[in-house]
Amino acid sequence: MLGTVRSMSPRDGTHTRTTIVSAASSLLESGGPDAVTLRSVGTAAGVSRSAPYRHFEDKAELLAELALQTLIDLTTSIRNRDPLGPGSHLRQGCLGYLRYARTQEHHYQLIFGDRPIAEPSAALETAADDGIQAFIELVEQAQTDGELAQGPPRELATLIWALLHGLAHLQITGHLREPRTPEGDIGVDELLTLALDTLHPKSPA
Amino acid sequence: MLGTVRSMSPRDGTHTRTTIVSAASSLLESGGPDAVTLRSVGTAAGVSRSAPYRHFEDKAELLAELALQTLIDLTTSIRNRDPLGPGSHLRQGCLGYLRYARTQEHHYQLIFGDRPIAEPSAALETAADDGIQAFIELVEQAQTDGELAQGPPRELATLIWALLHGLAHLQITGHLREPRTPEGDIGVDELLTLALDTLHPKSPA
DNA sequence: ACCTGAACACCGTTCAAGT
DNA sequence: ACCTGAACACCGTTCAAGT
Repeated sequence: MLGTVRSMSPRDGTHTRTTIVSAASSLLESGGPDAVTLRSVGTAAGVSRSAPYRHFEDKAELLAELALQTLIDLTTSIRNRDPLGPGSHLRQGCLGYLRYARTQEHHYQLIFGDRPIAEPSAALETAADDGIQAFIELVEQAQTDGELAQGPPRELATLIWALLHGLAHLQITGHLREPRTPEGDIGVDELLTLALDTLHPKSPA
Repeated sequence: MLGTVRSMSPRDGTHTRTTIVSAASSLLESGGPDAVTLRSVGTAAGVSRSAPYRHFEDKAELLAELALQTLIDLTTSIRNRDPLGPGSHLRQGCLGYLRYARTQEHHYQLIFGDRPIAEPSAALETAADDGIQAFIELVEQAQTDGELAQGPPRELATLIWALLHGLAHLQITGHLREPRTPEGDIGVDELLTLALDTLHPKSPA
């Protein structure tokens, strides 16, 4: 994610910080959460193991910054739909979300994992609000197109978010092994199709 | 959860094991995952800190047993509906699930948390199958009663499970703070109501 | 068979000391 | 200002030794 940076000028204060976050990001996705220790991050960033403390209060703050970037990327994956691609905007946005969670599962788990992410900073809340906003836009568009029943857009967006999160998270944590689908990847997308069909006003049952 | 056991006869081999799991359970819900160390579990169970290794391969196996019990309790909370209570069986089952997750959030997180639960033992898979079975029963009943559209029961049950898990998990991880509902507890139940109304064949919109 | 206490490797974090 | 290396407290795990 981080381009090679050659200038190591002493005045470049933010450079080391960026390098540390980038190193943590690489370690997280390649080796899982256990691989992200401050020692390994320091080594991967080319500094000592206590150098991160010059840039972050503690490990939680480093992870919070990584979570913030992840949340922004995740929101982008909702909006990045192919205008010529198959399916409605709603469907494309949902598939983008599911694909991101599936592809960057350790990053996804960082946002929604075991323990709440550090202090909910203002930046993190803003990013979360933008994420729900992306879903609201999908809902309003779908309602305009007659693809979704009427109802309060914010609450419907939250429901769709919850459904997608549930599907993605159950898959990541290995609770969705259906006996009939050996490849676990396809099952979730098919379940989404079923959900959207069921939600369709003129139910095709 | 564990009744007071007085007999400490040397031949009672399973007693110490039960005591250890019970101690871990208490520590988990009262102090969160960080409070569950083998040292604290040993102390709370009245044995040394390495005694747990006489009964479990490692910490993961201990937690797997705790997760198994939790999964069984969670499934019971789906089926334990008040026959005279308000709302349909489907609604009551869903509310029971959400309430369990809200009440025993650290146990709930143990099942669905960061890292997959140890090796998926046969007992754990059986318990998971029974959980999805409880949802299937709710779906089939709801379809019989005309409360839910027709469709493959197993897949619809999985969708409902995913929706409930998404709601419960977003709430537990603090991602569901809606500005309009100061008390976070009510919001999720209201979202469920909206979801069930939207899924209703004769949509009351 | 079951338990104990010391020991080992590892981690997050702190701090006096360097440039 | 930024970094370093040693140190501290803690954890999971192992093991020789006890009963």
